[in-house]
Amino acid sequence: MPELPEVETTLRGIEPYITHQIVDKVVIRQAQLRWRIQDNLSDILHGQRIIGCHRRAKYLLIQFEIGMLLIHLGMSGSLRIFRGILPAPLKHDHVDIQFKNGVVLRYHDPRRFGAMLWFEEKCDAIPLLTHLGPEPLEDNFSGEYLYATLKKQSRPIKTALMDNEVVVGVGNIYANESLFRAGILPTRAAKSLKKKECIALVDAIQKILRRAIETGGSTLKDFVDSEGRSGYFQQEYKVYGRTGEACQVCDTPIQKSIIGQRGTFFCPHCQR
DNA sequence: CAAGACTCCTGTCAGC
DNA sequence: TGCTGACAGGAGTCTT
Repeated sequence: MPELPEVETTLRGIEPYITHQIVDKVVIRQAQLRWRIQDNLSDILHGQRIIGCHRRAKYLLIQFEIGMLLIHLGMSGSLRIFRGILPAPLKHDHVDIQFKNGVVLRYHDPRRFGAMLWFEEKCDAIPLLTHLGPEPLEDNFSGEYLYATLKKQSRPIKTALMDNEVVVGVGNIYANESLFRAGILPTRAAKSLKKKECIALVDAIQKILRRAIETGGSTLKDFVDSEGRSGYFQQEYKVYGRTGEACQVCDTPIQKSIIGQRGTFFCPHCQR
C-alpha cells in the first residue's frame, strides 16, 4: 500500500493543480470502495472551489468552503492529474473529479481498500481523525514520547508501532525496516524498550520516511504517483520480503514470522 | 480493557 | 499450460 511517503508524494503532486480550482463534476464509475461513495457527491461539489489540500496520517484532506473531501488510497490506490486530452478510463479508474479549467483528478484503485468520503463537519468531529497519534516527522514524535507511551504496553513493539494511536503513518513495511535499522527485535514487548532504544527507533523511522519521501516514495510495486511515474524505494528494503536472504550487515539469513497477522521480517543476529 | 480475528478486494504467485 | 488456492495489506469492527 501507499504508506505515508506515497501519500505525501501524492499530495505534493496534485496540490498545485487542484488548489483554488472549481469542480465541474464528479464522475463515479465504481462507488463501492471500502465504504460506498455517496451518490450525490457530484451535485454537492459542482461549482465548489478547493481552498486547500492537506495530509493527516495517510488521509488526504481536500478542503472546500462547505466541507471536506477525505481520500484514502487504501493499499493499491493512486491519484493522477490529467490536463488537456483525457484518456479513456482504464479498468479500476473509479472516479474522475473534473474541474472547470479542464484539469481532471483521477482515482485508481484495483483492490478498492481506499475511501472517498464527504464531511461537512469540522475535522475534530470526524471519528476517523480524532484518535490519531502524532505525525512521525513532527517534533512531538520523539524518543521521550515513545518511551512514555509504551511504558505499560506488553504487546510486541511492532504491533505498537503500527497502531495509529501511537504514531500514524508507519505501516508494515516501514515498521519492519525501522526495527531492523534500530536493531530491535519486532517481538520485544513494547515496555521492554529502554529510552535509548526508543530514541534510536524514532530516529530510524524518521530517517527511513524522509528518505522515502525524497526518492518519490513507493511500497507496492504498482504504486504510481500523480503523474504516473512509479517510485523506487522498494529497491532499498533491507529485510522486508527478504526471507532467507543474507542480512546485508552480518550475512545471517533473514527470518520471517507472523505478528498480529502481518508478515514480519528480521535479522535474528542484528536485532535484539 | 486488551488482544486477536475477521472483513473489504483483486493481482500475483506457488503448487499441482 | 491451466486451474485452484493462498496471500498481501490499512484499518475499522466484531469477538473473545
